[in-house]
Amino acid sequence: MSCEDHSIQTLRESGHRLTPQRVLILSVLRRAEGHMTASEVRDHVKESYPYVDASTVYRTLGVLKNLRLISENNITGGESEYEWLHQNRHHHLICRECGELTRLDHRYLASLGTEILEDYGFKADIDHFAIFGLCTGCVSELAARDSERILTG
Amino acid sequence: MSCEDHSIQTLRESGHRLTPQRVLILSVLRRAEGHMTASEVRDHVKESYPYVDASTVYRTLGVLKNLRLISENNITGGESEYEWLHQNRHHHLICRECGELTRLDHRYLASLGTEILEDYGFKADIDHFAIFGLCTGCVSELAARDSERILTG
DNA sequence: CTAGCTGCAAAGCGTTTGCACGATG
DNA sequence: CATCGTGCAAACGCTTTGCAGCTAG
Repeated sequence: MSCEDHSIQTLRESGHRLTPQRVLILSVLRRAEGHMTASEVRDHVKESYPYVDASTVYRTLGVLKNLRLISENNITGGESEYEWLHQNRHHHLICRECGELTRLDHRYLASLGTEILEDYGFKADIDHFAIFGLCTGCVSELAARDSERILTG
Repeated sequence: MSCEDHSIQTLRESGHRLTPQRVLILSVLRRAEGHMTASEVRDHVKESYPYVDASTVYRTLGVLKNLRLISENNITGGESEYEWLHQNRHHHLICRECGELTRLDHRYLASLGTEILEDYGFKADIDHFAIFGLCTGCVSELAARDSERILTG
């Protein structure tokens, strides 16, 4: 059974109907590597199905999110980003200075979920974390800028 | 030196001016336990300073965030939430079913930051994580609902 | 003094909602 | 054929921006 079949089955079993729009949105997200915003999803779907409405995209993304077939995260405060939940989960390190995005293997967070479950009985969704910070380049750049400021100021 | 003094000093040193609005917004966030939305901040500030504008609040929150005196997170996709960055850091477990909020001690994530720094040279901001999932109550409730569905359906 | 900050008002933008039509199972 | 999903359009709500006047340093 392919991943796509799995999603379709999940959709069906949960009592949702299978519409062309939903299938397309599913496959767009599946083929995508990494995140997509709602409008990006919409643009891709439009290529093969020109009359999809933004509201349909949002409604579908909501359904898929509730079924935990995709993840949503809103890191910028602007557009939310959606991503297919793969088998080989991973997370992201995002540099808040230059925006560089580094993939972080799931093993860094694997134990966290079980610890929290044991101690709090809380079943954490460790599907896709976005961890902010400073990348190597920006750390040294900022350090250089600071020492310059002290010398000249 | 009190925490408040520290913030004011940081503000000054970074070349920002000290206006009554900024001082008030700072102290509101400092006294608050936990998160506040921008409009909540505004309401509190208005009590002692009735003519603050929302735009001023947003601009100030932006400044404080850049100086890393407060954290911003947008978990709902709706209003962003802002929080004073304490010394004793902590994180939150948020139930995606009932919204229950549990405080998670920083030690669960303390090692993560150093691991990432060692392996990637990435200086992660492990200031305030929001971890979603299901609380104990909702886990069992959902399990009950599922078995019912299988029996009746 | 003068760069930076504020209030005001209006626009911006992602997202949601009401409704009638259409499609799915 | 009953229900659920869709497109359309309009509304919504948080946030941002342009601008003229004010103020901290």
